[in-house]
Amino acid sequence: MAVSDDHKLQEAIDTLRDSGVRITPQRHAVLEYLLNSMIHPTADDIYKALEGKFPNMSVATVYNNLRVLRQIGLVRELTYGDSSSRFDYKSSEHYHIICEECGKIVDFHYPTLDEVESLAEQVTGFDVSHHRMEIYGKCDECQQVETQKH
Amino acid sequence: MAVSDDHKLQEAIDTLRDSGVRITPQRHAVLEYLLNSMIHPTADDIYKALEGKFPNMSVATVYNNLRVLRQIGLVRELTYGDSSSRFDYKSSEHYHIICEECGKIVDFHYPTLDEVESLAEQVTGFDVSHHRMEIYGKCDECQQVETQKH
DNA sequence: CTCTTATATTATAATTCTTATAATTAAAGT
DNA sequence: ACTTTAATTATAAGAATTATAATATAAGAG
Repeated sequence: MAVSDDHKLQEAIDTLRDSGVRITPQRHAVLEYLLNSMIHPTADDIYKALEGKFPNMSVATVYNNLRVLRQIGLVRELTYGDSSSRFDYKSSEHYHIICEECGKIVDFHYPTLDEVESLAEQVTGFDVSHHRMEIYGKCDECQQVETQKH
Repeated sequence: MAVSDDHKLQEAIDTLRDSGVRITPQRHAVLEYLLNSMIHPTADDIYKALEGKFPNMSVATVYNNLRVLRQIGLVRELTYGDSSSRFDYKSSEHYHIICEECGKIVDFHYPTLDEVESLAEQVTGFDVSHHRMEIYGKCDECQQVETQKH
């Protein structure tokens, strides 16, 4: 693990401790996995990835911990129509672009759309907390596969 | 029903017919309900709303029809973490702002974020098809309830 | 270091949303 | 009115997530 990642993990653990949340080995592992994961895993992904290390861990534990991490603000939950939610460590603000063919999720850095939020506040009278935006399309690989077929 | 809504319904039915989709009473009712609904209903909302008119209708019929309407492009599916999907008749392009307290969804008109899409294409190499954006916050009513408590 | 207590985990069952299956019914063109 | 093909119904199955109750354990107090 890179030093910076190690530092991020320590930072996250401090955040947990400050919130009065206990640092259990399972919770630590879920957090660490999310931090190092580039694939925006589902709860089941995490469960499967950790079952070697924690053979007796329950799926409920994964869900419980993801809920705690989300409530603390360390983790973001991404939901889609068909399948299960995906979870994303909130390292820095970014948006996602998602391949409709293979489901791959790629980070896409773009300035935060603050203007949309403030306009929405004015027009609707809501007290805005945040927004989500996702872009959908076909990734490079899937485009090439498509081309080869013809 | 307003004349314009009636016209929209006729237009939608024509679209169905052109796609070779049969106009059954149940399908007609689901479509009409969505067109007149301002609440972005769930499949179950629609099922409950129509069970007076169609006592023998199956939930599967609602889901089947929603899928068909979505595939044709008449209806948009909105998914969230916890609960069930919501469905929205695609009358005109708009975004949604969602109350995190009571779940209310309000339409929010804003110019389409084409720029984000084209930049995403350049940066990621994706062939972009569309995007979604939602704004979250607390609606006016829920803010007032909050104020009264203190 | 040990004790205590509240919290977390486990195993399991229950729930909820959605889809699959097979038999029956009905839309729409001929 | 007939025929064909798609839609509906009733039911069951499936998958994702949450609830429950018993057990285990993190972390602070003494």
